[in-house]
Amino acid sequence: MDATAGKELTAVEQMLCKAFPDVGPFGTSALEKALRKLEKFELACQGDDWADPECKATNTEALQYARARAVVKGLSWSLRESLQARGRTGTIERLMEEPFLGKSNATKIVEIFQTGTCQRTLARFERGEAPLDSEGNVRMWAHRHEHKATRPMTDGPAKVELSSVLCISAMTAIKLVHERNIRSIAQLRDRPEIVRELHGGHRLDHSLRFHEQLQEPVPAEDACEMLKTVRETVRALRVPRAAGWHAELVGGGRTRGRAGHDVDILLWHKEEMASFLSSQGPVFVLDILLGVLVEQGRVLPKGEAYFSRKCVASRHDDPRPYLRQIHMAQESSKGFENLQYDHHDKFFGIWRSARTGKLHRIDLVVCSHPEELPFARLAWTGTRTLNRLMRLRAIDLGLYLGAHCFVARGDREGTTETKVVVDAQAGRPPEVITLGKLEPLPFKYVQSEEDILRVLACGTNAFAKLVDPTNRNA
DNA sequence: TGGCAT
DNA sequence: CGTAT
DNA sequence: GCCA
Repeated sequence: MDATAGKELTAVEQMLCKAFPDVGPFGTSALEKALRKLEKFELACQGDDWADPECKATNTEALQYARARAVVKGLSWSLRESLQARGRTGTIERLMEEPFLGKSNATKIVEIFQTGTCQRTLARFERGEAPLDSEGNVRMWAHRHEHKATRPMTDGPAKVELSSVLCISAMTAIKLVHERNIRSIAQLRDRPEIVRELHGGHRLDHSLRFHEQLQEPVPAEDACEMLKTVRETVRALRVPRAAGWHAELVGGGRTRGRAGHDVDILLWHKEEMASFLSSQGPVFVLDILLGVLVEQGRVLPKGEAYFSRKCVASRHDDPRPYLRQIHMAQESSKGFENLQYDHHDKFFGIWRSARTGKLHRIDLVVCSHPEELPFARLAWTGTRTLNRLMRLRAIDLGLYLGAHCFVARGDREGTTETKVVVDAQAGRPPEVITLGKLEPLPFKYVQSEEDILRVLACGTNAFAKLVDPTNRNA
């Protein structure tokens, strides 16, 4: 008996009740790939929200494709069998009963499943043409009403290719295509004066030079070696209770059980924060770790390759900076971009395999406070789409869910109080916590990813399939 | 009809 | 300026 | 484009 019994589930709830295995049992991988391509074309042509500081509009088309792909991954029935038994129309109707699929998406899914492509979108994108909307009109421009329509939907393949280069954002790729007539990485490599104009310096030169290597999947042997080396190195550092540091795979390495083109590693400690105070001010475990890894030749130094480190210097003055940030974001529309990142210390850089000498992207995240571990794990395990769904669910419950904690939004009509059902399982009295505006949910109620999922399910186990990270490939 | 993750 | 799930 |  769950708390939502009797009520219709929202689309987000229906999604979170599903399991999203990497490879499903119903032969949908080609369909999933096509939906992913469509999402990438939309992101490359329109720009992702964060790629454009001027505009915080949602790329709704990309969002539609991401959700459609997640629904397909989570399907508990066979499209092929349904098409045989009920035909095209019957299958479209059945798809429309799934969350987030209306007529447009359901029809598109069936077309792609049957023909391998979609004539009005994917086939046109792949030819470099602008797609057609559901009425058959050419979608020549990204529709962002609040700004001039300066982004043509043409040249998708060129934009996808150029923006796949580390240090080249979607916006830069769009400019390269339309202002400099660059249509491929090969063409960009032939124009050093244009590369120089991009102001990416040696980092861009390096990522252009090693682009192919950086795109290759990281072999399992190397991913294991990266994790092992990071773990052993951090445990040997001269920092407080060094032996208590842990390193684990997050990201695709955790949801798929194998690395993609990068390896994401989360570092955490049961008692220690990500930094400690010395007489000279805060010292970051990540900095000391990077110093050793660079010296050992495993991590490429910042003078040589892409190297991005973000540490929260104010942690010891303001232990919970995100509370202030959430407050700022609520009060003014500015300060919003500060929310796009969490406040765990992190490193985005390049690893050199000791075995093969090949280069691979690596992300290191150091959990900032011990009790935030389940939130850091959940967020950095993802996927991106699942994070968005879980955070949408949190919004429905009046909560903010980030990579640190739950915080009551307190922005509902009438009251600033938020009631959180932390436990409502059979045979027990339900446990309800009342929070004031911007008050975090105490960590004692959320000590694991399972606890977070239970809070999202109003104290029930309705979302328990997602406890297993291999079911999180939404 | 506003909102779409942080 | 570009970067993450 | 889909949902509440």
